[in-house]
Amino acid sequence: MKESAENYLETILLLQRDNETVRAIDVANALGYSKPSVSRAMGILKEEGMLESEDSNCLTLTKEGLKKAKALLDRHETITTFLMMTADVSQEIAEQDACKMEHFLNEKTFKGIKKFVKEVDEYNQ
Amino acid sequence: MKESAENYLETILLLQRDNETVRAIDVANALGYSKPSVSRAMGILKEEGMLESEDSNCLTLTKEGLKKAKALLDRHETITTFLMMTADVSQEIAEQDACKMEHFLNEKTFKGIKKFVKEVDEYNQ
DNA sequence: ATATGATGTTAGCAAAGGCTAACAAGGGGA
DNA sequence: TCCCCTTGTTAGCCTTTGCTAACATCATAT
Repeated sequence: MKESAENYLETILLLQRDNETVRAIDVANALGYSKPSVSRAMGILKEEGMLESEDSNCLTLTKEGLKKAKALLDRHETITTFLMMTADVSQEIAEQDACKMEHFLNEKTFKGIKKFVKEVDEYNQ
Repeated sequence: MKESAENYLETILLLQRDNETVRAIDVANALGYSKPSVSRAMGILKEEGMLESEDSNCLTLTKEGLKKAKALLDRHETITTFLMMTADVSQEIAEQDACKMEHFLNEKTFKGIKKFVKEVDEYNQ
């Protein structure tokens, strides 16, 4: 799965949490992209079996899409926390960097980061 | 400067350290790219004032190119060490991830990482 | 009933950055 | 001398992923 597709997927999950319905235009507004860019991306996510839209314009993640999106969001949040902890940067900066890292970081590196964060959290309790 | 251009620059510096001359073909072999890809990239680096080739095929970094390449290598090495320290991954995996991170990581994040590495090193002495 | 605004889609452009095919140029061996 | 190997370059293709222009739909307000 391509990096941009992963970002769209993650955005849909985030929108789904705060709204009962998610439309392409909401994704476009959230990401600051044009409608055609989102329209094409949604088509690709549907082809990949990550997304459905029963009626006309309401986007729903498939089981697989939801699983993937949750994994990405977990990566995003873990990496953000990790960067704030170690590099002592603001959440905003940490999120920007995490948003790139989450797409390519080796699974072993991610697991190591997750363990690191967990241990520091436990130590601080 | 684009990410790929940065990678080419860094590769040239690494080759320059171990060889008295660096040619386009050496860069192609080091990166596993085709000759035309390297040829175009070298043209761009020359346009950007990062690279010169006096005679015919011997590549030399300009003052600015050298400065940039050294900064990238510093990022590369610092991030690699950082990932090995925190995520406890092999040098090979750390390098792969660092090679991507070095191109977009916020300057503040990088400085924070550098400070973190320095402090852990000092503590371990 | 019609016009307007919001939403979605289609067509096609652009930049980045990989690739192959094909050609140019120089150096060394037969 | 001539041919071949290495190296470099040019032309042009492909994918990814953004964009605008333009059109289709539909709902709502007048």
